[in-house]
Amino acid sequence: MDDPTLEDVAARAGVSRALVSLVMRGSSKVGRERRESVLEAARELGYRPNLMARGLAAGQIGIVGVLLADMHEPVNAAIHDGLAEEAARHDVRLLLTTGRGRPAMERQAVDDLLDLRLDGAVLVGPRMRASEIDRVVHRPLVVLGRSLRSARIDCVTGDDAAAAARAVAHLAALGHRRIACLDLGSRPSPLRRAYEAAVGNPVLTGPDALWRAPGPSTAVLVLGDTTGTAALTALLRAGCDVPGDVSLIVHGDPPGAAAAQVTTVAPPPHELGRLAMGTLLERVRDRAPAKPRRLTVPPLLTERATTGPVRR
Amino acid sequence: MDDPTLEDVAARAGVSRALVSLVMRGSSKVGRERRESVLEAARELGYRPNLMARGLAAGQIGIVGVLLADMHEPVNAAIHDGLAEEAARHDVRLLLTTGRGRPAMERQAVDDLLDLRLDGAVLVGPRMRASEIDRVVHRPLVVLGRSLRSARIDCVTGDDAAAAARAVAHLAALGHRRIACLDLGSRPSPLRRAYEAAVGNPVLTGPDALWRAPGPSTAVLVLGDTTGTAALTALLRAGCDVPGDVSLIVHGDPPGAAAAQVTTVAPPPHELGRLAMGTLLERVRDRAPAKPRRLTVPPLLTERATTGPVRR
DNA sequence: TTGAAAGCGCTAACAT
DNA sequence: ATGTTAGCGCTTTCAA
Repeated sequence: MDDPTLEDVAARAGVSRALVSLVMRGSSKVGRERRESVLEAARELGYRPNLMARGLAAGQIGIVGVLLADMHEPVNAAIHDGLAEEAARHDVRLLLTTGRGRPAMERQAVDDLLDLRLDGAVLVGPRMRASEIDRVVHRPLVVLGRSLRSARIDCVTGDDAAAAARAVAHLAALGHRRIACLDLGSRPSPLRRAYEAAVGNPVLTGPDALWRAPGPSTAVLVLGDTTGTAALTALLRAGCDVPGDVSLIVHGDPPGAAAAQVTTVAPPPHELGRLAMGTLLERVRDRAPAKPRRLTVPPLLTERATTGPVRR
Repeated sequence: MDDPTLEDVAARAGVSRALVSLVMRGSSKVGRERRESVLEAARELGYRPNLMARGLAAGQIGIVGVLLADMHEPVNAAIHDGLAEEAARHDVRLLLTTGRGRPAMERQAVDDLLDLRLDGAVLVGPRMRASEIDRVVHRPLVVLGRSLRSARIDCVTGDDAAAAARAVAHLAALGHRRIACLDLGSRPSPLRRAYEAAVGNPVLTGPDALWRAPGPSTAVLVLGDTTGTAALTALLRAGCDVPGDVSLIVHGDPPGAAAAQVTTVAPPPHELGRLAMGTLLERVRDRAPAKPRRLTVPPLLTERATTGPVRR
């Protein structure tokens, strides 16, 4: 409310406001002695610069926004780590909003980021309509986890086809020929189509998909972070020996997967984040409106305890 | 960069800046006709209000900050839902930062929130030193998930003792007398102490704690969201019948728990969030510096498929 | 090196 | 009901 201002600091240190401004931003053209006394005064008053005022005056604020479409998706935490790490390397701060899984709120959240006039934004897994994303013209924007055909927005995604191929190849190398693929998610997705193509037969869906797998299957591929490891629990409960009777690979890499020793395949989320933020910050610095990039990150297969050779 | 400003809209609509300002904030004292033409002009130009400028001029911005100590903690997503829901009811927006589990980054993140001069902030599970939190004087602040002895900061927490008692009572009612309690987390915590008191013997810790449980135990209590359901997997793998041989209750309620049908006990995170945001917004509105509140939310036991009567 | 002055885009009395 | 006038706290020329 009545926080001390630059002017208060200037008064206390007996200098002009401009000088204090220079000191606060670490300028090198201020005498050592004066600098000390300004910093001293600032500390005594508990002064903290007002970022709204600074941003308004300077036109840049050193903060980029991140929209997380859904915080419940565990992979987003790992993606955020990548984003944050790269941002920190460039001394840029992050501010997040979320769409809570609903396109309407998401739109709202993106508007907030834009209205704040942050330096740019990364949209992580946006579900809103492509045309609404494209409407953002004035600020640098990168979309992560979804491939947009846009004239000016960069996209960073995992490589679904490569992931599916990698998983199938891994199982094939272990001797598996009959592979069932399950999607516990609700709607068709590019990912589902990629797996469908790699496996060669239709993906099974719905809550009981696990039990509808054709009898002779010796391996199961499950799509979907959140419920992926639950498939292991279900198999074990049913008395299956994993990987003796059946091998299991989950697409996606939830935190629980490591603890439960589930073999997974997924784009490394940390890398996705770093790449997206790197791209964004490049755009923020040299604001040349180069042609949009479509970057792709190769999948990573983490072999743990749910895959093994097919039983003869 | 060169987004249209209030002035551009005013020029295009042929009115004064003040009138446009009124219209943008939905004032009722503008003629129907003029309002229409202003909105029309704004739409044509793609005008969006600059929140920095608005906040600077108005002294309030309609946004509160949320610090999430660690986004990887799945419960935080649920807490955030509660926060967001209550904020939406009051037409207030949320902006998040995270500490990524490190006190130093956390401190930084809180400073960012403060420097932005948001209307207030909720700290979710902060790990930073109490004295550093207490240093925040000028803005309304609520701490969630940690109990602070502060002269002016509100705290909202779950009731650890009640949760432990509830879990033990539930098992006792099923006939369990020998109950082992495991904490897969690294450090002692108030929660661990609460369970220790309720169970009556020391909590077992470390990665292999599960196998060090005294032989005659018929029930296991596991503390810790992330690894809680992994305990079920481990038991099943070892050939245990759950709940036939041993019953399991996890403290905390990760997303996977429902899918894996694990019985859990925990403070309802959604409620924690709603309560914290409600308290904060009260402080923001009537800025009377009332004495700090210490609010507590009772635990919720969700009975699923891992608890059953003791085998005779 | 330091200071004075003019904004940044908006709100909030105040006048009309 | 509508326009005028000061700021909000800071950065940034431009002089000194």
